[in-house]
Amino acid sequence: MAKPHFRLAHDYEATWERFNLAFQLVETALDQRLQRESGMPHAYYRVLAALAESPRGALRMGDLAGTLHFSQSRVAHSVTALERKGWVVREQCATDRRGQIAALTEGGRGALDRAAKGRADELRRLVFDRLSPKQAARLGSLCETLVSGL
Amino acid sequence: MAKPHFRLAHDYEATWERFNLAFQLVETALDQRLQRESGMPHAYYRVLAALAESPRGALRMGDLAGTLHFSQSRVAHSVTALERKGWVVREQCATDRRGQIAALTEGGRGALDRAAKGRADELRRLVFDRLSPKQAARLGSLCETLVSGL
DNA sequence: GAAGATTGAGTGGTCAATCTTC
DNA sequence: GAAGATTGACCACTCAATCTTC
Repeated sequence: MAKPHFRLAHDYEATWERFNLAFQLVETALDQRLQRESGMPHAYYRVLAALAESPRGALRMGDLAGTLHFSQSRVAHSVTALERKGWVVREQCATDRRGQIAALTEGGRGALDRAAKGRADELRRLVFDRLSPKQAARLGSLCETLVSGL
Repeated sequence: MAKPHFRLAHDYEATWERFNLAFQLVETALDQRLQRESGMPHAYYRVLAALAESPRGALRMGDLAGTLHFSQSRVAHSVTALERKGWVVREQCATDRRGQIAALTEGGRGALDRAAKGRADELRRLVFDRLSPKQAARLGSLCETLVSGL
């Protein structure tokens, strides 16, 4: 006789609940701090950071979407907003006329640098100061398991 | 000489990145499935579930906010939307005339029950089928550590 | 026709201001 | 004045439709 499986086991439910809450607490704190100090949500910080970490400080829209796991339209909207702030510019792709490239500006690099400390502070305060290095590693490895195979 | 601490250690950055991604993947899947099958986002499912788990199928706005860790205004907006769907009704609180109570309707209970299976399926598929019971427990305990002390 | 990207409408959320009752 | 709750403006994201180039 198979179990009904309409609901999750109670402790699994609690586990997901905690996961949800933990993420939400940190993400909310990051959003508030970055919004207050730098006028950007955490998602936009990640866009700037992704560009900064790429060789030319520039990425094609699709690649940006891929590395951040954003939808194409989300990237398009984000870049539009960041362009309005003067932190990013769109450029034509040389090899494919369909392609658009988002490039970090000087101002964008500055904004990213100014935002970085507050973000790191929050992450330490809410996550990595509360976990031993071993626990942090374990958390990373568990999430890696969940993510691997996308 | 103290370390600069403007950025996070590289492996901590990667850990948070994975945590973020893992959560986002699951939450997106839950949202899509619930939206498609039941016309509600996962956040609204949680509201209905919180009401259903309470003694009378009803909670004061503030308590609802507390258990879900939502802001007051988020609760107000959510309940308005759920009321429009006919899944919840507002009632006056008897003991405090400032108080408002959100009460689950019959229709709301039905919607919750119909949504529950798809949600449980997704959570199993993306989380609990990919983790051993021991791993799931470890994840829960790590998140508990992050959450405790709010 | 498929791939890269944008657009606009609709929705869920935040924040600050407000209203009422304690 | 503080607490409970709502409101409205604004913002980020989703989804479906569209446009252009491969």
